[in-house]
Amino acid sequence: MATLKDVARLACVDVSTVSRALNNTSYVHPDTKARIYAAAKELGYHPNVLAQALRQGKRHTIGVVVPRLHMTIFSEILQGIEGKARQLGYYTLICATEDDPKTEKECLSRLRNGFVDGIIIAGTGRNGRLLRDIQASGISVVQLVRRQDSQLSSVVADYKTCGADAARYLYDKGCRKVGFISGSFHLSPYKERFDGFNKAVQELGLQAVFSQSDLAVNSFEYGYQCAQQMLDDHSDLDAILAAVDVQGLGAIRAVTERGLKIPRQIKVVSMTGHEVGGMLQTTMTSMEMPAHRMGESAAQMIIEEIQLPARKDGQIPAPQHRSFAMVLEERETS
Amino acid sequence: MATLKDVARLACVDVSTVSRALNNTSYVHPDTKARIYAAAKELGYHPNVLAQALRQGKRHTIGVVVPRLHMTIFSEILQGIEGKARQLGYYTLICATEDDPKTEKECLSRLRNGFVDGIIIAGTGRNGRLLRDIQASGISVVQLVRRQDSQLSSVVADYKTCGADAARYLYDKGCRKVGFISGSFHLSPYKERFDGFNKAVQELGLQAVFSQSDLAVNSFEYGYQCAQQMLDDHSDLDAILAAVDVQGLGAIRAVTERGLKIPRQIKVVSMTGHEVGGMLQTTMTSMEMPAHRMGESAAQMIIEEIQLPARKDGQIPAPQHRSFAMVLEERETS
DNA sequence: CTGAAAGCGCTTACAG
DNA sequence: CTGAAAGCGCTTACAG
Repeated sequence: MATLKDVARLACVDVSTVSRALNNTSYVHPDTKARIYAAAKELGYHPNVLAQALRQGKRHTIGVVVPRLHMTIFSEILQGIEGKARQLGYYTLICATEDDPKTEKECLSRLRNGFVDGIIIAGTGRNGRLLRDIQASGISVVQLVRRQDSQLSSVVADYKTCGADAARYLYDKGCRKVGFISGSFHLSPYKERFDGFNKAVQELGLQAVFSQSDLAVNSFEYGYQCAQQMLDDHSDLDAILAAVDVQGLGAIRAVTERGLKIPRQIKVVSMTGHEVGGMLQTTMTSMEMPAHRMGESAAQMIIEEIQLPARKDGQIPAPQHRSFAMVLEERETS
Repeated sequence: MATLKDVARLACVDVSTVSRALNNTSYVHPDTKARIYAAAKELGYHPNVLAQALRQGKRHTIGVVVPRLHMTIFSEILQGIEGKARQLGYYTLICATEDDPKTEKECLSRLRNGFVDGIIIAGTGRNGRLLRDIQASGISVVQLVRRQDSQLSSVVADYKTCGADAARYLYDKGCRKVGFISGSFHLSPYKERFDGFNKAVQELGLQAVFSQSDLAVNSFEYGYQCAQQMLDDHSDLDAILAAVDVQGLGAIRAVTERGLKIPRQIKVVSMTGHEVGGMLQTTMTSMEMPAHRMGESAAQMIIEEIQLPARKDGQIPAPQHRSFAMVLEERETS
């Protein structure tokens, strides 16, 4: 790879002049400039971004830490992040933790070592200290989907309203006994949807039933098994609310296997919708999460924070919080 | 962030000694070593990987360029890549091109500027020259899923056999007139599945019908529309073969909307399976692609290539090619 | 308008 | 066993 030096030699000027010409960072005589451009072109010169980064103290890279990608909302969010980041001149590094705190710790430790200017994370909640440390060391941090520390910026959806809206919607549809499939209450999205749902349930006088399983939460099997159990225990169940789409798919499967008719006998609604709900034999009603926009927003937020002049003085900027409304997409399961 | 210099000062030694002690790169007196470790710990020292990379000419980063993530096989492959890369001490950068050659070009141009040691790409096929250039400049390149240049290493699946196997399977199931939904023949997976399918069709004396649409190929709508058209034109169709899962979902939808019974009246099979096929009301038979393993394999292959001693002399190592078998997962749509 | 010099944070021959 | 020096490829005050 050709370097600045090579270009300088060919153009018979100093490297500093080449740098200035190529970056348009101060006036350079047109003739000199032309010579430099010609030389750069001839050599196929591309600046070494690593050296630039080292020199300037900016890496133009953000790290994204999420539990997993396939069949989750995160693959869509990640695309939003990556697109916006690229548009703003940033690279996107990705880590998938499978929600294992140890893996997450390893990822974060590696990322902090000077490779990224900022980290967007949908975390396990088990590395709160480390995250604070990282932020204190000058790397911006934005929480994604899951908010666990109000001192760190965040981009989330309004899960509480989502849970309440879902309950109200089912009530209006005539449901009176709703099964609720969720996940670990350590994680804010599950907790908040539950809270919102419960509050609405009280107000409306709905009956609610719950179920859990030892399986991985964000999975088809989890939804399937929870639905099975609730259907076993409550023959008069008339709706199932699932936290995420894949659980909803599991519930639909469990319900249809019993020969129950959706939506006539029982309705199924997911509370974290992404496109898959619309691709089914019986399309699934869901609270759609504006995943792409949330990703873009997170990228924008963290890059703004990175570029804040205050950072230079080692000051930590005040955390920003952005919350997106989830919107009901009515389909065939309700 | 503390630097080597800070540690050296605190431990009262030269930076070179600190470097040697911390990297275990040559003998350091135990006492000195202890002092250095203590100092590093006290300051919370973490080496700046950027500086290391610049100095050593290794970035320990690979770039991954794919069309898109959500609802495609690529999100699963990417997880395989990322996991294996992390295990081997590498970071993973991601770019989604939406199969737009211009976006792809932009991504590649940025990646080549010294940020990655290697690039894994599922490309549009429109930037072949650039890819060659990149490889010639010392960055390893591995083609993923789509093989378009035999001079570049590749990790793919055996699509030809896949297409043939699918045809034979349907024949054995009693089907005689099969609709085939595919994509652009510029891309090897579509082309090869088609070739394999066609060959088998000839041998078996099957009837085949085809359809196309102006919509984006890798989508539910594409599958839906193609299926509609084929069903309109051929009332005796008894099977539909879709190139990818989301097309298959579209086909299932189109078929059931007409009140046709799956699999009794018509069978539907996807030729690029990932988990979603098993999560349906009527689960979909598919040729499953070992996406996770393919991702791991691609990561392993490129990292081995990066670390090849020959690279140092500017030599380009001989391309490696690895092909994975797709295996039939029989489910309920057939 | 442009060159010479310092420095970003490391590593690694070269001495001793 | 450890220090001093050079250098990875850039940028940016500082002169002139």
